[in-house]
Amino acid sequence: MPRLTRAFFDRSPLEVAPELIGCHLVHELDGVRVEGMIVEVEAYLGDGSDPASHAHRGPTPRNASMFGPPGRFYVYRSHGIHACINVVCEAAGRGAGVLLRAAAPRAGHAEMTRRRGGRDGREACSGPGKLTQAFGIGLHHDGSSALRGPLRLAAGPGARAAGTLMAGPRIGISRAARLPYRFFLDGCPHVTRSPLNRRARRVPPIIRSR
DNA sequence: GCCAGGATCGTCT
DNA sequence: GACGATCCTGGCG
Repeated sequence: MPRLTRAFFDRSPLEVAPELIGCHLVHELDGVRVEGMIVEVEAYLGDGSDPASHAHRGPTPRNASMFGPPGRFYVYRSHGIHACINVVCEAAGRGAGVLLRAAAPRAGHAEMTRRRGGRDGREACSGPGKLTQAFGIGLHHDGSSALRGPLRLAAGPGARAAGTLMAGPRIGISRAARLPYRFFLDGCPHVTRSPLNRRARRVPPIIRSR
């Protein structure tokens, strides 16, 4: 089970993303705590090497947080309607991150359902826009720390304990669309339902030595 | 300046 | 499976 320090995020998003599966996202707002286990993420590479990334063409006012220090949130507006949330990875200036796509509710179900207009269960936060809505995340969280504060990431059971980790193509992008940079738990009802799920492969456990 | 299009969602057929 | 909502970003002239 990983410790979520700044050093944890100061690595390639391809290392960070699979380890974020099984971690928790927490938001305490107005005395109400909502918490969920992350079940689906997407990695976006830095250094201009990923044409699907918002940071691909370098820093702009919108994506400035992506080029900040690791372990902070990058929140942006999608399609004029939704907010989506990333965690910045690698050293400042790299422009790498991990998009949080879906979570399984663990606490504050009633508050999530209320924010989601009555939708609950698998519809609570099974998509990046749904997740930010259920958690009460807005553009004002852009640039805030993911390590501490009312909105933060916390250790959880980890991907291996939570289920079978899969890797497949990212959703909703047109460039670099075949790269298997999306990670999710196999068969989890809270994961985005997409035909692309069929093209995902099991991620073998990594044997670590020291 | 202008305008095409987007890391989406919900509804309708 | 298709499409409209909705609005901001950034590429281009």
